[in-house]
Amino acid sequence: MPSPPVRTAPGRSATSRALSVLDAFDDGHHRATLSQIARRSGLPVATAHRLVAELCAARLLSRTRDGSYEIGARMWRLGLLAPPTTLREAALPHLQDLVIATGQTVHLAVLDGTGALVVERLAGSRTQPTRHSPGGRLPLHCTAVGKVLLAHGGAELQEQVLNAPTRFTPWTVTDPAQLHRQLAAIRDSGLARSAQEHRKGVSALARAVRGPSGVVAALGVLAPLTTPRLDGAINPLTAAAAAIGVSMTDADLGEVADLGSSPTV
Amino acid sequence: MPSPPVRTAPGRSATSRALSVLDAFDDGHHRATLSQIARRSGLPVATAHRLVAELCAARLLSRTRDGSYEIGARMWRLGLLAPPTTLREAALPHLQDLVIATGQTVHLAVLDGTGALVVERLAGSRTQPTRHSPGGRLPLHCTAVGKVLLAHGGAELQEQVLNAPTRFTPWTVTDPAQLHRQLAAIRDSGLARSAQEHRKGVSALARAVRGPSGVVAALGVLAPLTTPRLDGAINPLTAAAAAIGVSMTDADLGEVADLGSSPTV
DNA sequence: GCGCTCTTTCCGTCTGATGGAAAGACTGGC
DNA sequence: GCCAGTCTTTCCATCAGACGGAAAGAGCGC
Repeated sequence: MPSPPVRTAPGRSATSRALSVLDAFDDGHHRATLSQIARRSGLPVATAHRLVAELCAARLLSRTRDGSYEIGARMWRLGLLAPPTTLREAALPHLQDLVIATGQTVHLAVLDGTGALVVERLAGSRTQPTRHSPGGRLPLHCTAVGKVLLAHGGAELQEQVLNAPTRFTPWTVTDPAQLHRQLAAIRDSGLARSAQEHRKGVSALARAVRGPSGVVAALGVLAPLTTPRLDGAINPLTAAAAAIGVSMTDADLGEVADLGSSPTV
Repeated sequence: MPSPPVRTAPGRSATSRALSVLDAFDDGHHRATLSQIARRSGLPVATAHRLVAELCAARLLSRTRDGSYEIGARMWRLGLLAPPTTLREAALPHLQDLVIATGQTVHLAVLDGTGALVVERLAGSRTQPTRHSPGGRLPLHCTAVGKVLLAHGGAELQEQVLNAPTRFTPWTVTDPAQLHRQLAAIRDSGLARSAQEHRKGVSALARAVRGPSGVVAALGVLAPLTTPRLDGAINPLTAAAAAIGVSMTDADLGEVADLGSSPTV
C-alpha cells in the first residue's frame, strides 16, 4: 500500500491555486526558491513544483542560474501593457523637465483604492535616492500627491480615509475637520503641501494633472526640509502638470486605478 | 436531453489554458473584450469567461467601465519585480544625465534570446518621440545597442544571428564577414555605430555597460541623420555607461535576459 | 420588430489536478 | 567520509472540479 491518500483538495479552483504562486513575490522578495514559494503561498511542495514549472513554461516566471525563481520577462512585458504605463509614457518627458527645472525628486501618482499608487518617480543623479519606487503606495491624507487625489476623489472616499488617519510623524495631521479644510483649500488653489507629515525631514508640493475627463493623476515635487525655497518649484510644477494633461488628450487612459486595496505602505 | 456533450478537452493543462488568456494581450492590444479574448486565445467563450473572471479576481486583469478587459494593476506591479526593473532603476539617473548632455534620445537594452530587449528609453521633451518603448525588441545585427550585445555574446549566438541577417533598409549590412569584422572592432574600441542600418534617417552610437560580471547591457544614443556631430556624444556616453556599471555593483541583477525568442520586431 | 453579436448562466460528463511518500541531490558539521 | 538535515523531483491512486455546448439574456443597428 504505497500511499494512504488523505485527500486534501480544498474548495479552491485550479487556476486560483496557480495564481497564488505569485503571492510569493513582492517588493521584498524578487526571488524565491521552490520551498519558499510553497511556504509563502500555502501550497504543498509537490503542487507548487508543478505549478511553478507551468508558469516558467509560460515565461511568467523564470529560473535563475542558482535554481531559484524570479518574475520573468513575459510578466514584465505584460505589465507594461497596463494603464499606468500609458500615463507614464505621456508624462515622462515632462517629469524630466521638472527634475531639471527644480533639481528635486518628482513623483507621479494615481488613485488606487484608498492609497496613491506611484506610477513614476524621477530624481537627478545627485539627488538623494528616495524610497517609493514605481509600484509603491502612499497614504492619501499626509502626502502632497495623496491630498491632491483625495481632494478630487469622491466624498465617500474622503469620509473613509479621513475617518481614521494614520499618524506617521509628529507632524501628521489627524484631525478630520482640519484635513477637510486642507482639501477645500487644495481644490481652491490647486496646490497641495505636506511638510514632514509622512516622512520626517521631507516636504513636498503637488498639483493635479487634469486630463480630458477630470483629474487623472497628481504630480509632486519632493525636497529635503533644508531646501531653502521650495516655492520656486511652483511655476515649473504647474507647467509640467498642464503639459502632461495636454499630452494625454489622445492617450486613452482607461481605468488607471482599479480599486481594491493592498495595504498602504 | 439538454446537451449532447461532445467532450472536447484537449491535452492541455488547466493552468496553461488560464495563462493562454494572456496571449490575447500584446503591444497592439491593450484591451480586449471577452469574445476577442476567446478568439485570440483559441478558447471556447464559456471557458474564457470563467478564466477571465478568475484572473480579474486575482487582479491580474481588470475590467474597464465599458466591459472590456485590460491588464490589471497587480500584473503591473509584479512586472516591476522582474530583473529589467532593477537595471532600469540603477540606470535611470544616468540616462537622464545623458539626455541632458546630448539632447538626444537614449536607449538601454539587454540581450534577450536573439534580440535586444529595450529596458528603458528616454528622450527630451522636445525630441521627436521614437518608436521602441520599453519592452520592445530590436535586431542585434543592425542597431548600435544590438551590435554591442552581440559582440559580447557567445560565438554560438553570433553564428546564429549573422547567418541570416534581415535587411531593414538599403544600408543594412548583411554580409556575415563584414559584420564579424564590425563586432571585432566593437570589442576593440568599445564603441558601436549604426547609420540607417535599421531605420532610415536614424543613426546611433552605443557602448557596453559592464557590471561586476561582464557586459550586462548596452547603452545607446539615437539621433536623426541630420545631426551634425553625434561624435560629441561619445564622452557623455562613455561616462554614463561607466556610471551605470558602478551603480550596479550592489544591485544584483540576476538573469536579466532569460532566453527564449519572441519574434524580433 | 427582427436579426445579429456579445455576455452570462447552467449542468451532465469524465479528465486531469492533487499531494503524500519516497527517492535523489546538495550542503555543512565533525 | 559519513550522517543529518533541507531542498528538489518523480510517481501514482483517487476523485474534485474543469470543461464547453446550449440556451437565455442584453445591446444595438436598421
